[in-house]
Amino acid sequence: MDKKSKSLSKNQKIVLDFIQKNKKPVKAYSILSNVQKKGINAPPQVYRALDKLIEIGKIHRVESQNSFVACKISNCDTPHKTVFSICNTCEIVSEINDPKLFKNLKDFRDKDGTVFDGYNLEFFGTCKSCKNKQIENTKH
Amino acid sequence: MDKKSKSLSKNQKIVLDFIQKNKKPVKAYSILSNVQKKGINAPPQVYRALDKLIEIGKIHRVESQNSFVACKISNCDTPHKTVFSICNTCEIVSEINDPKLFKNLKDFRDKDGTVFDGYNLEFFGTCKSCKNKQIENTKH
DNA sequence: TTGAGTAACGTTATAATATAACAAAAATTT
DNA sequence: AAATTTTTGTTATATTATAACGTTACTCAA
Repeated sequence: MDKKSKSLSKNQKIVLDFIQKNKKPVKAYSILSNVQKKGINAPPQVYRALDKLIEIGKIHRVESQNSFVACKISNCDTPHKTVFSICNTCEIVSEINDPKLFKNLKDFRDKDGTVFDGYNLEFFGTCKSCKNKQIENTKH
Repeated sequence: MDKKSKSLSKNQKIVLDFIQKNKKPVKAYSILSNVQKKGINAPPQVYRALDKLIEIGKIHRVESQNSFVACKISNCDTPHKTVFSICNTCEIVSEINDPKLFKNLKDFRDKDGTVFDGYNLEFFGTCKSCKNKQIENTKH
């Protein structure tokens, strides 16, 4: 039985469930305040669950936001290999699933020939929806 | 006169100088305690200088470490377009300067065709030196 | 099926990272 | 030299994350 199919613990389920319900990434203390009614009382309980969920690839950490988002790539068994696009305006985060880019990243070697176990790539820009709003505003 | 050639303020110089002296990335509060003798007393003074130095591309933020490192790429005028390799063992960070990879990242469009202003890419692995030490240890 | 080992839990306290808000001084622009 | 912008200094506080401890629950091999 591998890590993926091992069932989650109570707190892990509660935390994952809350993260999956949200379209946007959520912050640790926002998770905490939203799951207190389920019996999670203190930060370490949240952070432990987050660590585990990251380890097994169910969620990812958005480094530039200190936030956490559910993995959108089905059958994700590759934690620590993540690509996101992040809107500078609304802060919405999308997980990018681009085989060509993945290949480039997987095959990358540094000058020493070092092979890397993982990577995190975050693209920053303005999402389509925010760009359209900006254009609306210039009209008036 | 563009941003780059504009001269730095007193606190900005002090902070940049300290960061440049260090091979490894440094943390904000480590900067603070090391520059207190130069008259910088409180966190906001450090964080303001950091913000400015990042804005003009003199330093970069290593997101996964909450740390700051001097830009190693000469004539860097592209803040927010960064690629690092990070050793999981010794935490040393190297800025990667790989034209082919830069081109891939610069040319990347998402499904919407959105163009990105910037990116941050962090590769994780074991650096040559740490790998050698591990091999040493297996021998005994 | 039991007991040794591991993983998860709950709790308190505290560490580490970062910003808000305000007034004053310095530099820059017009 | 007045107006504007940038930088400074300061206090307080917000936000993010972990240490440390004892307890409970699960797992799996003897």
